[in-house]
Order: sequence, then structure tokens, then C-alpha cells
Amino acid sequence: MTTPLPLAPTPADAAGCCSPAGPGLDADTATGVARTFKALADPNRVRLLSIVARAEGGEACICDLTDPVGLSQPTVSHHMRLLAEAGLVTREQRGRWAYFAVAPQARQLVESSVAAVLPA
Amino acid sequence: MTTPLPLAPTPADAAGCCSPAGPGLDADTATGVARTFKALADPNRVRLLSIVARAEGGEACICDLTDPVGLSQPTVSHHMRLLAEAGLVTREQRGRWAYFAVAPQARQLVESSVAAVLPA
DNA sequence: CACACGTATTGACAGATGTCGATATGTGCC
DNA sequence: GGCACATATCGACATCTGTCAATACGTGTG
Repeated sequence: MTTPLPLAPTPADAAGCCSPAGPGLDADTATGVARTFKALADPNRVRLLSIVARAEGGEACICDLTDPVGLSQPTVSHHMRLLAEAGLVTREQRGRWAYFAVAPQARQLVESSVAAVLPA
Repeated sequence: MTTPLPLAPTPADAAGCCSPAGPGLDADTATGVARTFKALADPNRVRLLSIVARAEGGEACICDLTDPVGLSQPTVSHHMRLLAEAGLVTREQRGRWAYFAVAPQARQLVESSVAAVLPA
């Protein structure tokens, strides 16, 4: 519970084991960071995102994504939804097709998540 | 199934939808990348890693980790095992205690995973 | 307007994952 | 050797996750 650690900074505690170890990230921040990484924690989502990132014009629609990953259309739709909810891709309905592109803040989102866990 | 239309194979296909979209990352690479992110896809693991990263001396033992995250000792041990298997932390048995530290290649591991998905 | 087509949603299911209590393993101390 | 302690493993359980077939929803086209 965030233990404001008014405890004695000194003594034998550290001697018995190791140092008291600061609180690290708070639960909320950690949840947010984990949410971003969770979106990238599936091989097929990684592939899908990489395809979109490399796509000509920077965007791709579902119909172009199913074949490369070898998944059913609903499954690909599901994965893209997760990527979109994580803020990693954007979805734009244009005519009959839904075009996905890497979100502008995607890179920064991931980088800041990394920085939160592993500060320089 | 790419709809075996006997129609003209060449032209309207690309015109109808978007570009064919390159293959993106291969399955093996994507699996590796996802493995790294999967280790970071749990809030408690994120917290644990951040605690170790910020720990005095750069290392912490299980006994110092259970309290901050509020999990049982077996659960913390389990999470640290996963982080270690992912190559993000190292484990060193010293006396009765097991000291965990951020692995030297941890940052590079994560960074290269990011770069694999989202090339600059 | 009806139809074809691209995409999203639903329902169902197997497998993975996070968690704990109980217990085993290993290590230093008396 | 025996005991106390720190950590790891095991067994069990609830929940989450990835997947597909079936189906619903929009949208342009005839």
C-alpha cells in the first residue's frame, strides 16, 4: 500500500537480507505499461502490426492481413481490435474496407513503457 | 481462400482493395519478439522488474519483493522465474538468498524487439 | 431495392496464465 | 546432526486468451 517508508533507513534489516528495495512502479502505472506490452505479447499480433508498419502507404485492410498470418477473418479482426484498443494502430473505415495504420503515438507509447520499467 | 474467381487475375485486385502488403515478420521472429513482450505483459511482473531495476546495488531478493507487490512468496518466485527465462533478469544464489538483477542485455533485448516490430 | 462483399460480433471451446496453500529443496547456524 | 529460514516446486483452481464457424452489420453496385 505505497508504504511511505518512514522506517529507519539504517539498520540490521539490510544486513539480514538485501536492501529494503524501493516501491517501484505503482499498481496503476504498472497496469498501463502491462496493457501496452500485452498487446504485443502474441506472435500473430506482432506479425500483423509489422505488416501494417511495412505496408505500402502505411496502411492495410483486413483482407490483406488474413493470408500472411494464415488466420480466419474474425480472428484477424479480433487481433486488430486489440491493437487498436491498445492505441498501437488506428482504424479508418473507407468505403467497404477498414484501413489500419500504425498510430502516430505508437512508437512513443511503447518507448515510454519501456522507459517506465527500465529507466536509463 | 482468395476467392478463386476466374476473372482477370491482374488488375482489379489491387485496385479493389489496398496494396498486397508484404509478409512482415516471419513466424519464428514474431514468436521470439512476442516472448519478450509476454514477460512484460503482467502488471505484477512489470512492478517486480521495476523494483529490481531501482533497487540499491541493482539487485533484490524474493523476500524484498513479496511485500511491495502484495503477492505470496510462491507467486513472486514464479514471476521471477518467467522474467529470468525471458532473459530480462539474472538469478544468483548467494547464501540462503537468491539475488535477482536486471540482465545486462535486458534493455537491448527489449529495444531490438521494439525495432523488429516498428522499424524506424 | 436487392444483392454481393468486406468487416464486426457472437457463441463455443481448448489451452494458457495467475494465484494460492502445501510441501519439497537447499543453505547456514547451533 | 538438527533446526530455522529463504526459495522453489507441486497441485488445484478460476480466469483470461486465441481460435474458429456461424451470423449479423454496413456499404457500394447492379
